[in-house]
Amino acid sequence: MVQVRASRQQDASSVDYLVELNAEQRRAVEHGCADLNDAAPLLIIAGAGSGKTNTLAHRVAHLVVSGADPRRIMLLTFSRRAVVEMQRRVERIMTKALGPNAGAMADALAWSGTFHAMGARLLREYAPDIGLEPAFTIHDRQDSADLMNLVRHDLDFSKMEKRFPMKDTCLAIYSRAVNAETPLGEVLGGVFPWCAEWEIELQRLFGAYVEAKQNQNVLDYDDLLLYWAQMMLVPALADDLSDRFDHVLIDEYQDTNRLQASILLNFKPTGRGLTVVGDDAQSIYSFRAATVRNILDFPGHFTPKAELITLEQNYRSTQPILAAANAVIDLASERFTKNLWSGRASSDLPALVNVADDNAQAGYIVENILANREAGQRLKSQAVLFRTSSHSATLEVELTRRNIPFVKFGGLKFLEAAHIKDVLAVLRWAHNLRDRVAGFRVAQLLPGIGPGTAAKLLDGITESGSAAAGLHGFRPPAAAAAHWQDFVETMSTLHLGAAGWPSELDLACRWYLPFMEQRFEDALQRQTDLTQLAQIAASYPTRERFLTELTLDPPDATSDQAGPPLLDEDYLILSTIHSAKGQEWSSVFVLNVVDGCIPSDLGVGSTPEIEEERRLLYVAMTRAKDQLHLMVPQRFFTHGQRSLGDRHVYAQRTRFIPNAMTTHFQSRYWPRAQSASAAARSIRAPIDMKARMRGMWGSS
DNA sequence: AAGAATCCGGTTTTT
DNA sequence: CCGGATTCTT
Repeated sequence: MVQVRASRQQDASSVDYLVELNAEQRRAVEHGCADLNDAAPLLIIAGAGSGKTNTLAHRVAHLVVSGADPRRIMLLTFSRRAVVEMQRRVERIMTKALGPNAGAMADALAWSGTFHAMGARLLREYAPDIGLEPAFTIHDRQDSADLMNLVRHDLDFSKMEKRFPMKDTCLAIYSRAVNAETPLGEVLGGVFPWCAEWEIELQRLFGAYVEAKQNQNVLDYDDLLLYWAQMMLVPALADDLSDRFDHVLIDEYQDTNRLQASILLNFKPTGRGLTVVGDDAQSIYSFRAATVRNILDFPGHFTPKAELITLEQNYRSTQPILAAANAVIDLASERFTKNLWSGRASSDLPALVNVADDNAQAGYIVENILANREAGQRLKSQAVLFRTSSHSATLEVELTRRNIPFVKFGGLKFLEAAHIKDVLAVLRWAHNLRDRVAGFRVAQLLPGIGPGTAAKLLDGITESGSAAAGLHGFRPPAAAAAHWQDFVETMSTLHLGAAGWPSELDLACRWYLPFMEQRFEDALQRQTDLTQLAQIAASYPTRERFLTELTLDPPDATSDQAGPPLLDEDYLILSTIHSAKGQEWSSVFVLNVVDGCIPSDLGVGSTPEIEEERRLLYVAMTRAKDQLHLMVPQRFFTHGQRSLGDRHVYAQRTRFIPNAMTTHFQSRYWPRAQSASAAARSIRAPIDMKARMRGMWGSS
């Protein structure tokens, strides 16, 4: 770190690492490097597979090689995974230019991460300046919803004559208003019309929610952005921060929201040293209030306008795959980027695969994946993508049965399991005894303590001022007496941090274990999860870092055979389309490319929603390098119905691939029949006309 | 006031 | 089918 500046002036002309770039990429990389103090704002529109990550990594590396101080560069990405990938590449490129001490330079790129993670770091640092206590804890979405629920209860909204919106809905409305910087009334009218009648109550609820957060010294995800944005409205703080960073680069800009744009524009109002990268055709996070306007309006915010560079050559996919993807996005009602082109010729068209149902879909995929592996493709270079996490259930069963290892991204997470949340709540409460959500959860772990007693205990702690006194002074009900002493001692030790990190986690687990065994049938399985949590904990230097970074960058993969040891082995990728952003695989299978799944039947209300679903399909298709299989089951089971589980719906191929477009695909039917007549039968016979008629009305 | 039993309703994507 | 809310029992 100390030596960062020393090795700098390696001459930037020996830049052979730039020769592999095409002209546009190179222009993007070299933009502003001639005079580092006066780099005009830059917008890079980077189509799918156009080497976006590579270009951005080269730009960062080139900035540093040209003399920029890596400690004064902020790199904002969309996910933790993207950060890691970016750092890996930057280091590799810099090694070419600077030799072995490039590692230190790459490490000095400390300010890289998601908006939320960088927000959390800045807020801790600037906490004294903005009246925040630095020991704040961060609530994930579940915790936030729980707090919202407590407040909702306190205000007696839970027992209205007419049903008040549920906690998750309340939180979603709140979050929307904050992230879109939109007044409540407008949010209700536009996105949550069925809750519009509750505007007055919601307004009160949110006021109380904010107050509760402040009293408890907790921040939710939105606060990490909101406080940062507010900070940037204070000129002294904005100047201070702006002076600290010469270059700010933002990836996936099409998926940022208004609040994030506000932060940016007040952070770097002149746009000097600002680079944003994105592709409006891949905007798929509007449910999180992301708006494509950010990227479209970016150039006009500055005078002179931001420089615009467009990357249109796709290096990823074969030409036929790209042609099919282009055809899909061509039908979008509104578009700003041009079609991509690829130099990768192939005679192999992407496949539209007709199968009978879910089981056949799984069968086809397993067969093809195994065949690909026989042909030399590693499992890791193949992926199965889907709109909704639950869509892969049948496939997961089949993969397990056939002993094919896989890792799943998206959907339910490790951290959301009850026992993990319990242990984390213990640590979080110890860290911040005012955190009511954590305390409420922990206290109720003790037999004999329910919501009523827990609330009294928490009130006692709040009133007594001293946390330890509140805990010691409390007289537990008889039923909890047996565990009380141990409980108080454990919490006190943890609160004082006497045990040290990470042995504090062991202490928490040891205390928790008996309750877990009592509560859960499968305690043994859950115990391995706790062991894994301990392993993760060991890689963080402090309790605070552990708690913060775990909620901001949760491990996002789940698999049947957990964790780290898997890293060296070969495994198949299962992922939601959303989580697949920015990734690529040699072979890609997309599940349920039918109306009702893509587009999801939930989001077909408005045109913008449908357009987003179209882009979602586009994103899925453009992940493929060599092989693309779009699965079209003729019927699929509707999710978890109350009746006997045989409820299914007859599906149509997605509306995003109309008949005229099928020339871009080869049609396949599976299973392939033994003979021609059998083939005909296997296509026709399963169509149960009567059931189909009944299916038209949604029943079987 | 806790904990078990029962009923009801909603159901995607994620920092 | 699952989680949350309500009701019943102790």
